[in-house]
Amino acid sequence: MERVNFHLIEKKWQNEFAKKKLYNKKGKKFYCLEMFPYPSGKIHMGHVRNYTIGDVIARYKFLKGFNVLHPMGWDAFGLPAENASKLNNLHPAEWTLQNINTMRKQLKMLGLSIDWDQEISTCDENYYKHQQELFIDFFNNGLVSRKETYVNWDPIENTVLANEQVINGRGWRSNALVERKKLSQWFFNITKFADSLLKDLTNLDGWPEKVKLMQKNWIGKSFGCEIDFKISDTKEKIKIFTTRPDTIFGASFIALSSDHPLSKRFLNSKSFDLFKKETNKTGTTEEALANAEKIGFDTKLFADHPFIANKKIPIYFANFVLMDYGTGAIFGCPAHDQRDFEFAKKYNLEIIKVVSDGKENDLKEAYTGDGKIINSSFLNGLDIVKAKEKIINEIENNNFGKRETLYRLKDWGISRQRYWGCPIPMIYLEDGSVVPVEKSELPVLLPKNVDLTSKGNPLETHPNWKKTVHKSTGRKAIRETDTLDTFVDSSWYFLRFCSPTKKSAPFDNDKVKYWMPVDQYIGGIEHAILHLLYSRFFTKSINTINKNFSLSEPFKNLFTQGMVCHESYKDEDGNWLYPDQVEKTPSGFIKKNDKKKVVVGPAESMSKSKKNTVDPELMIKQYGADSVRWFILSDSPPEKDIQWSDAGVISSNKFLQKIWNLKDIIINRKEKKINKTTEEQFNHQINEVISKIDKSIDEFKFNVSIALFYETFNLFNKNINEDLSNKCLKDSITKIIKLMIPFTPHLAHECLEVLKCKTTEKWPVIKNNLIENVKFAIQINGKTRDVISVKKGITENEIHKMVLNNSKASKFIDNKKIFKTIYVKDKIINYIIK
RNA sequence: GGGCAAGUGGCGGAAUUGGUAUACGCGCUGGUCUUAGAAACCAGUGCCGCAAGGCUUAAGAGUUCGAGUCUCUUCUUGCCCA
Repeated sequence: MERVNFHLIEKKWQNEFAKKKLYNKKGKKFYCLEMFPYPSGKIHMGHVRNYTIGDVIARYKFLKGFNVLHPMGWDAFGLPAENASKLNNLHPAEWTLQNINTMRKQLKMLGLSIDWDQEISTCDENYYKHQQELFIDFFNNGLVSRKETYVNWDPIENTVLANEQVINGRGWRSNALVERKKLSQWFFNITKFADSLLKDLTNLDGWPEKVKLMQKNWIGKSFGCEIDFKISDTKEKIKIFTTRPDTIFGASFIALSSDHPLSKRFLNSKSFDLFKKETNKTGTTEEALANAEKIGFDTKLFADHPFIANKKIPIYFANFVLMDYGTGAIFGCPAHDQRDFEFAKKYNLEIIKVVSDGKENDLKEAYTGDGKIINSSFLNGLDIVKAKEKIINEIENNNFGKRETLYRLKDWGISRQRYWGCPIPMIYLEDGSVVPVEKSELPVLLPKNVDLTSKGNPLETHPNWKKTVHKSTGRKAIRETDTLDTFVDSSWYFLRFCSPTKKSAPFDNDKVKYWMPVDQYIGGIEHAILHLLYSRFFTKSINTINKNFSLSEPFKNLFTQGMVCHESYKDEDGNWLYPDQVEKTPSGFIKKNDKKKVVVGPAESMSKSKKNTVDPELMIKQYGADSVRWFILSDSPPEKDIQWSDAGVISSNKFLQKIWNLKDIIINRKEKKINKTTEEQFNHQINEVISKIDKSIDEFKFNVSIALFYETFNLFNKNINEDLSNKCLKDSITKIIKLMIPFTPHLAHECLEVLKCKTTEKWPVIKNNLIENVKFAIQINGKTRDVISVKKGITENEIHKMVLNNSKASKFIDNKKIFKTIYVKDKIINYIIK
């Protein structure tokens, strides 16, 4: 048998793929998009999985007659380029470009059906120019604001850190103690869309429930009300927010954020200063607040309870209240909130039960469950929902406060003190006003000569970049030196792909109208919240400011694939080892070079730090791209994690070789005399398997599709020496190999060429009305006793005769009485006997 | 602590959505070929049993003619939020 030269045919067909695109001018449009990669250096197995899944869908839809857009680009701005630049003395632009070139070459090696003419890169000025334009449009439409907020400040790096860059209170790189610092930052007003971002989730039928739920929780809509508490013996009021106004009769203290305006009164207090410093050490995540020891500062002030005459409750500052949630003030009801409970215990405050937990004894922890309201005057006896309604009405009638909806979602901070990002197109005039750069001046280009070795923001420290003039007035101005969060870059790239070379605007309205929304978006679950939420926000924002744009959601269908995992290996000294440094022996794993024992860890997501990675390019060189694609699709359902295994790729490679051989066996087969029934039966089986494969691709069950290909191969093997015509076998194998195009495009096209197939751009026709035999189960008392093959549509009577005459099941019936018969057409008959 | 998934052979996993449990692959065992190995091919492979047959989808209960699938309880694992 001739061995297939994978590399030869892959090269040959990749040249063809570059010429032929997936456009069917007459077909319905289908926009297939995978999340574009960050050009980190080389592709990894996660990319291979992501882009192979996308390629199967794109090719499948094309073969089914759709007009398919399948583009690729680069999420090319970001911090790693700056870090690499410091290490290698290579400009971020150059480093990025090199990586893009490497990764493009590697992606092409996979035989993806990408239209490379549509390629974009976010660090390209032709891309970020339009992003600056969008920013200015957003600014002019009130979607951008500038606010002072607390940020994680790294005093050594002189920069702001994202929450995930703070590890145990220290900077991830400098290891410096991170400080909370108030900075003026740019924000996208995503909270303006909080309600529509939440509401429209219900229309996203093509999204996984899991992702929708995560977004829903992230937006975190909650109902409640604001209540004014009068500071005793003054006319001042403290506005608090609560989601549990029903527990107001259990209020035993007021807690304020240390940033609350009332704190101004304590500016000269040393003890308050100490308290505030201590508070700043507590993180700002909800988790940190819940777990931190509750500390307070007693103001010695009291507030009047709005519903209990003469009741005065103490006012504290507390470390678990944040200024940027609600009003920065709460009332504490220790009996029914765990944080309040801990606080009350510590400072000996009253704990008044106002929701009955059905028990008499004192609370050991806060009771947050359901129950009837008690100890609450006119609310007594109501359940929580009714009590809320009643108390809010009462509060509004008395002008103590008002009904309020609150979101957990905060505005999106987009300022980064970084070089390698899109410059924010704003300038500061000498009179203190802040205005956008005029559109005719765009793009605001990043300077090429930049010193990345010094501390702080390179654009800030650049000798002259920030000095500019306001075009229309000629006044001196200073540029904004912050750049945009890279999540901005990826929030509209799917629109740019519709018209990637458009010069005059971010996108062509007509092209967007045609291609959008993305019909199938594919990517990792790690982007379930931020990237997808930001992209939805951009779409909604553009929708409100562009009259020619009418789209409320960008991604019609979303698929989130699982991770690629591998065992990890350590030598006896605890050093991580790459998989190719170890070998398997009957007695366990050993190190290749010194034969020493290796400790094997569980299969985990591939990561450079654990060295449990496998290089896709190496695998492609060793086994061919088709084998790698085949394996990564075969072993697990795409939405679940997959464990990479060398044995798996090897066996994929062997199977593809067998398909190659089978085609030759059929071509060279000596003609046999034909048995019509055998041939008909074979045709039915092939037709059935085609229909099953088609269905499994449609349902994203590629591992099932591949199992069906194996089954089909076994079917051919069994029938090759039967009385079938060569034409029948050849037609059948041609159909099956056509079905393989989405999975193994190189091999499939090569085989089809040898088979002289002229319709390689058409999916085989599935005949659904062929008469088929079905396997029919015969049960006695619910237990399957026999399975017989019968014609589809057989009647109960016919079955009954067959059972009594010649089925293995008949002896179980014997001469016992049949009480009842359950008959399900084409499936089962169940005899109930005694 | 709350929410959502999930638990099927030695392993990855199928199961037309309540109707043949263990498809398909890996691994393993035996055989053919080969000087030997590799490759290839053939046969076998959930458990007990010589067989007839019985048992089996984390554990237990329930609904049903019939449960991997539905309901409840318990246990375990994963993810998200805290």
